[in-house]
Amino acid sequence: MPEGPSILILKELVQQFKHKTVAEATCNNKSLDASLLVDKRIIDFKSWGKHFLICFPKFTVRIHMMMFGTYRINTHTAKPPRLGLRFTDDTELNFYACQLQLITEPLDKAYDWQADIMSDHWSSRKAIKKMKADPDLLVCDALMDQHIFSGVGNIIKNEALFNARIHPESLVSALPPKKLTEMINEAVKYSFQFLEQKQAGTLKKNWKAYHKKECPRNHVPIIRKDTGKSHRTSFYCEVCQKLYK
DNA sequence: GCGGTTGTTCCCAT
DNA sequence: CATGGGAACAACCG
Repeated sequence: MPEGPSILILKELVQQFKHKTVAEATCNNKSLDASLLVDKRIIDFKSWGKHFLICFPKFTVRIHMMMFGTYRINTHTAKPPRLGLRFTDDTELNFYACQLQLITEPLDKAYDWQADIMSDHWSSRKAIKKMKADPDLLVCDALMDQHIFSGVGNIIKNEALFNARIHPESLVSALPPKKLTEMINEAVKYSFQFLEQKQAGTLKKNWKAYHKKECPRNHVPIIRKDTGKSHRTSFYCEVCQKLYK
């Protein structure tokens, strides 16, 4: 479910609930007092990377799908939802296996919109500045850092590095400036391709490195390795992805 | 039944 | 105190 593009799809699908008033709200754990939402009107839906935001006049509900989060629109599953919303016109919106958080401060204070890779406010310059602050930073960790590349997940990381021909264990500080820019551009580009391919139902079939057996460029085996401080699996080609160190 | 996973946070040992 | 490992959580697939 997660990674930024999937959250944009969710945002699109729930537009029908914008401006609707919550008639009934339930939460199946203690993370949120659902009664706060009753009789409140949804004024907007926003997102920041993997965060999905339901905006009410005086507060925002943050939903993070983590690995396994799901949702149902105008239907529900047998299990009670983590967050269930029923509206005054009897439509419903349900979220499962997600993390909830109430945000009461202004959103502009809570979020750096320039860090959201799929936002109109995305700033490559700022990302470069953040990365250069750590001389030991590996590219695989940089791309997974939500403060730098909010919305990038393990799929986008691996596909972007493959497309940019950069080995995941390369040092950010060892990349020539042009190469660093290329990496960022590939991450942005693939994020939007991810969105289109997911909507078309062709996401998996277009993967070039992620969970692949061999490199589509030269047919040597794709390496699968636990990489970086983030210890997330990288899939890469040792032959065509250069190690900068 | 088990292992793996599009993610993150927290606890504890070092 | 910074770092890192492991656990915890959660759901589905093969």
